Amino acid sequence: MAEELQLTLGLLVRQVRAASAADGVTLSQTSVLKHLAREGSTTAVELARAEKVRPQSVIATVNALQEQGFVARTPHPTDGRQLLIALTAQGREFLRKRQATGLGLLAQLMTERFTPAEQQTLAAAIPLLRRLAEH
Amino acid sequence: MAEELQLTLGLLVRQVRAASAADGVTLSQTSVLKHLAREGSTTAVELARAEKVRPQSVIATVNALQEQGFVARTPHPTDGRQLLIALTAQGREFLRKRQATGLGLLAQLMTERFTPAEQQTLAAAIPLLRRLAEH
DNA sequence: TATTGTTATACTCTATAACTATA
DNA sequence: TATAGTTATAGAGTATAACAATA
Repeated sequence: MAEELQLTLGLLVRQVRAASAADGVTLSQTSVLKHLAREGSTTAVELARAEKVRPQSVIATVNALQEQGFVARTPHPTDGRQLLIALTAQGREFLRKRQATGLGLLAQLMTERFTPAEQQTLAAAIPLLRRLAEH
Repeated sequence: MAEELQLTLGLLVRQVRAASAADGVTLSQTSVLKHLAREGSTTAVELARAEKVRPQSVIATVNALQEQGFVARTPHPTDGRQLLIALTAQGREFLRKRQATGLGLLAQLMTERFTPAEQQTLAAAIPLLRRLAEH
C-alpha cells in the first residue's frame, strides 16, 4: 500500500506542478502565497518551518514572488534582524483570481469526477496524509 | 478540500523524496525501477508515458540508473529504432533489499502510526488519488 | 512522414556551506 | 553565543528545441 501511495503521489504532484506553473506561479510559490493569506505576514524562518524546507530554499521562493510583485518585505518594528514578508495587494488579487477561475485542476476534477461518497472518502483521508507529512 | 490536498501533497512528496534519496537512489529512479519490476523491460517512450513525463526526462533518469548498474539497454530484436530497458540482477537485488529493510518511511509510518481503521480509510482513498493522477 | 532515442540547454526546487548583522 | 537573513554553489527533476537513425 505504501508503494502504491508513493507512486501515486509522484504522479499527482507532477501533474499539479505542471498545471500550477501554467500561469507563471509555481507550486512552491503558490504554497507560500497561501500560507501568507491564511496566517498573515511572517518571517522567512517561520515560513521555512511551515513548509518544511530550509530558510535558504524559502528565500529563493520569496525572491521570485517579490520580483513578480506578489509579496513585500518590511523591517520588523522591534527586532532588527527580522524582515516581515507580507502579501501585496497584487498578491491578494492573484489568489482571488485563482479561486474564481475554478482554482485549478484538483478542485475541478474532484467535483466533476467523484461521487459524493468518494469525495467523503477523500476528505477523510486528507488529515491522515497530513499526519504522514508532518511525520 | 482541493487546497488542503495540494498543500499536503507538497509536504508529503518533499519528505518522501528526502528519505528516498538517502540511500543514493532518488524518487524518480525508484519509480522507474518499480515500473520495470512490475511490467518487465520496455522502451523509453513507454516509460515516459507511464510516468507522465517527457522521454527526455526519463532518459536522464535511466542514464543515472544505468551508471549505477541497475538497468541495461539492449537493442530491440526487430525494430532498429528501439532500445529495450531492463532491470539488471543488481537492480533486482536493490529492490529486494529495499523491501526487506522496511521499504521506507511511508510503510513504516503507516503501520506504526495508524489504526487499522485509519489504514482502511487510506487504502480506500489511494485508488481515488490514482484516478486524479491519471486525469 | 512518423517514431525512437538522444544531446544541449534552462528553469524550479531543494540542499549544504559560509557569511553578515542583530539580539 | 544564538538567531535571522543571505549569497554561492550544486544536484535532482523536468521542460523545450533540435537532431540523427530507423520505420
